Amino acid sequence: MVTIRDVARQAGVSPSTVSRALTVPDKVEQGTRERILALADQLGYRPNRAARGLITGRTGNLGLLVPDLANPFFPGLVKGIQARALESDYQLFVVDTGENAAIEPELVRQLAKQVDGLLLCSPRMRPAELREAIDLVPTVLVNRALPKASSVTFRNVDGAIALVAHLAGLGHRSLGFLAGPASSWSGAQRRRGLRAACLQQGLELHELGSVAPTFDGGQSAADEVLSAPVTAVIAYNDLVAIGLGQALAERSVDVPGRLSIVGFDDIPMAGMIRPSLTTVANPVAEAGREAVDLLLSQLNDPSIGVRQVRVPTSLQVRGSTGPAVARTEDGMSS
Amino acid sequence: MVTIRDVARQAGVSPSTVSRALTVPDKVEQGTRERILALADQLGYRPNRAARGLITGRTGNLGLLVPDLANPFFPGLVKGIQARALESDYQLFVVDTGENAAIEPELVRQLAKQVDGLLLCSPRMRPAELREAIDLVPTVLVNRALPKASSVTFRNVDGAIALVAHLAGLGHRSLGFLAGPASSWSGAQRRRGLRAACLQQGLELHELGSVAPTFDGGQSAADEVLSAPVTAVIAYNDLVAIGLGQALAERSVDVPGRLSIVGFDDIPMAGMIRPSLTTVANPVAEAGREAVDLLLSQLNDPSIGVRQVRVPTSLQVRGSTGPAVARTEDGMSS
DNA sequence: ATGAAAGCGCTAACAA
DNA sequence: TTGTTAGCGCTTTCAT
Repeated sequence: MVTIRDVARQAGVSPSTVSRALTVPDKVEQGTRERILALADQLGYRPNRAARGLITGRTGNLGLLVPDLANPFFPGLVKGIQARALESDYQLFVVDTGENAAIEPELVRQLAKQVDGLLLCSPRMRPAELREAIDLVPTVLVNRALPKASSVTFRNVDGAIALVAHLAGLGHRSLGFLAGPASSWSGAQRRRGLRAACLQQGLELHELGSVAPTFDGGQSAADEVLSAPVTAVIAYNDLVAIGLGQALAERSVDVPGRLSIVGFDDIPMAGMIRPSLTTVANPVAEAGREAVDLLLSQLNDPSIGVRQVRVPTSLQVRGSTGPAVARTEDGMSS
Repeated sequence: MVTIRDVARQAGVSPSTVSRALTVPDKVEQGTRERILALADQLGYRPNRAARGLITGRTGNLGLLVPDLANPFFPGLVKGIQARALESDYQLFVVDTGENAAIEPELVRQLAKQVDGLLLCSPRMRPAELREAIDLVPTVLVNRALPKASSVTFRNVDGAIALVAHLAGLGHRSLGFLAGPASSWSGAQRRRGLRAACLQQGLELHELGSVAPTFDGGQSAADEVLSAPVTAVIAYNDLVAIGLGQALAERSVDVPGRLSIVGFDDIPMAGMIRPSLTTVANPVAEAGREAVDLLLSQLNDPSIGVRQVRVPTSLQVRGSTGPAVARTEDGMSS
């Protein structure tokens, strides 16, 4: 292992000068600096970040907590975060909590010591716990908000409104909301939006579920959905929507003829299946980058304070044969 | 921040004793030890791993390189790895290379300094580069093998053989292999297995592609596949298979009537679509755990040496209406 | 069984 | 502009 002293000796300068050449180049004479840098490169010198961190108090690491990487909603988010972090020369600790809210606080505590900042994606823990976590280390919440905490969230309410407007336009008068986990913050947001929109547009909204936010969760709701007096179902997310669609197909229920299904998230699979799924698209990669930017700017200038970024969503209308297709009086189809 | 000195002072002992109580408990008198441990816990003391690493030379971190988290093959693998790493009190740096083979060596070099060991999942870099990477830091390859390097791989050849046997049993006589990227190690393995099996069973094998290992890649191959004299196509992986199936459906091609499609990997989506996909299942989570175990055992006992673990695959036959269904003379269906 | 002292690799005062 | 010194938090000889 080549240390700063090796470089210093060979360059005929003191370790401090090497250190300066690397971290504050302007404080070193050009000639010296160039010599040092060239030598460091040639020797394959890499600063020991742990040692550096010991004295600067900065680790150069960020932590990322995510409920479930196998949930297609998250990889895009993680990729955005990861890419931006790397650009800024931060390494990323990733922890998959396995949707286990109970262990989140402990995992945060473990991570906190080794990172400069934390990104909590869709954390499931309770507000009080979340607050504690945030006080431990600079944190940005993603897909969840909390008073006086920095966050990047999606405009779920707007998305819900757009969805209802779309369904209303297709002639639907009675909608179902197939809810996900009660602890889901975004789920609550979506419900709020749906309620408001239905009220305003004079539509009925029936609450169904709740189910697990998975394909299986959606499948398991088939009977409940079928027995509800609705012509369209808004699922908690795309995975649930797809699971439900699948279960209905197995029962030979005509989708969207008898029942329309729409979702949230616009996971890649939504465009791969047939019929493809109308859904509210969350720009996850963008949100991820945004979150890192926010976190880093807070690290560089702690006086910035709390900031809550809300990323716009967009309605993704798919497939003229897709689930969201018309059930108007005259049988027209979008 | 509470340090080891704080604990020591309050416990009325020296920092060394606290250190010992934490790392080599047997070397501290029981009473003292219990007092120290209780106090440390009460004060919320957490050892600074960077400081510890500075002297022990161990960071307590592992690094994980993965080509693309959005590829459904990988999340399961990462989850398995992550879970096992955490169990053993290792934190995990995750780097998504974005399928960019060119940057892999540099990313490895960056990671190498900060980890005790590295897990390279499906690395795309060339063997020579891979060799260099391995010499930098203890490494376990996953889904790729290299002479004299530890690895955990899937029995792709066996999988390919099982697939061919299955298709032959359904009456197929001429198969197509829709190849993925030429740089893919597992792709080469699969091709090898297919060739051998077809030769042995007296089937024709037509090589098609290659295409990107994605849904789009599969879609783009529709015309080429249709013009080939085959009744079944074995896709590079499930994503390609699904993309192809989708494109054929849009052309109103009867799948599996006119053409059967099968894949590799058994990604979750394979069981979610209709018709569902017959495929070779790779137990990714298990492989991930296996890889971590292997890496850690090598870290703990460097004399162990290279070990190449080969995880068995299993044929996942799906859906009597699925792609892999019979094209026998009498029209029977499995 | 415990403490004192040294030092891991690095940076940040302080001198020069 | 550069070198010297001290010390980040921890572990590990070496004494006791």
